[in-house]
Amino acid sequence: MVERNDPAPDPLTVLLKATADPTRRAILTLLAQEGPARVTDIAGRFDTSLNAVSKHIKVLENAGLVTRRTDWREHLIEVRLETLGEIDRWFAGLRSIWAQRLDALDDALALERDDDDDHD
Amino acid sequence: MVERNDPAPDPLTVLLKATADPTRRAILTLLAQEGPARVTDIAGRFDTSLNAVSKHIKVLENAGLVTRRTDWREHLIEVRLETLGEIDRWFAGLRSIWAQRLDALDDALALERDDDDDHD
DNA sequence: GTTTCGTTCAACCATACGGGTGAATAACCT
DNA sequence: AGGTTATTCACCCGTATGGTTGAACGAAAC
Repeated sequence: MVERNDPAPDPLTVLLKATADPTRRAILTLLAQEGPARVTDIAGRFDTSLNAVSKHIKVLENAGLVTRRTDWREHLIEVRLETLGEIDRWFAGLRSIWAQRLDALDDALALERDDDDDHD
Repeated sequence: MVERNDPAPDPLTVLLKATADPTRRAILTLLAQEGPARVTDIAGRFDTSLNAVSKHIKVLENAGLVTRRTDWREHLIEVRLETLGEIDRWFAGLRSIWAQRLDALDDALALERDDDDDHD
């Protein structure tokens, strides 16, 4: 009874995991530099097998970082950098939470200082 | 000939892998919200074991996302959001590469148009 | 001096991941 | 028809990862 029905990894995790691999990042860079390319052409630029690259591209596709335009057997892979915005947004949220806390701390300190000034 | 002498994982990969786990992101959020905390306190907020949280924190520490101030047995863990800037910078680089390519494309098209105008 | 506390270390387990090889698919080109 | 081309699919393999439990450490408190 394994009961692990977790086929719902949040998109942010999928995205970050996709970018966490050096080869995949290199693929993204290549696509950004040279525009849409076929799977085989991409694979030709790396020392890994075509098969491995195909799998990497599927991961990137699943994360929304690339799209595929299939002109029959030629699959044109295109980068979609907008997707990275999701990560940016998470960072921004985290930083805002952090800033809020610091502001609250500042307020608390200011209040203490006022108190001090008051009855000193 | 696997030639695996040294993993030498680049810092960006370490960083992205560290943020790619939901529990670790939750830990970062918690620290941003409530400030530095002890390992045990952090673990108390999750349904995983203290041990697992300890390991997560080590991963975050190794990535430079948190620092540890050990006051003997109490390890105060503090978030360091500046480290995320490294990821931001990689994104920016990628986007700039992308933009450059589009500019080059634009130029090429403009040149073609000029050519057309010229000898028409 | 024994207990308590906060944390890590050491095994161990199951699953995920990255990579490799070989077969399958499906249209185009002789 | 037979071969080439572009890509995925189906396995197999080694290692990494996240989790668990239990022991160890070392000072502080009793």
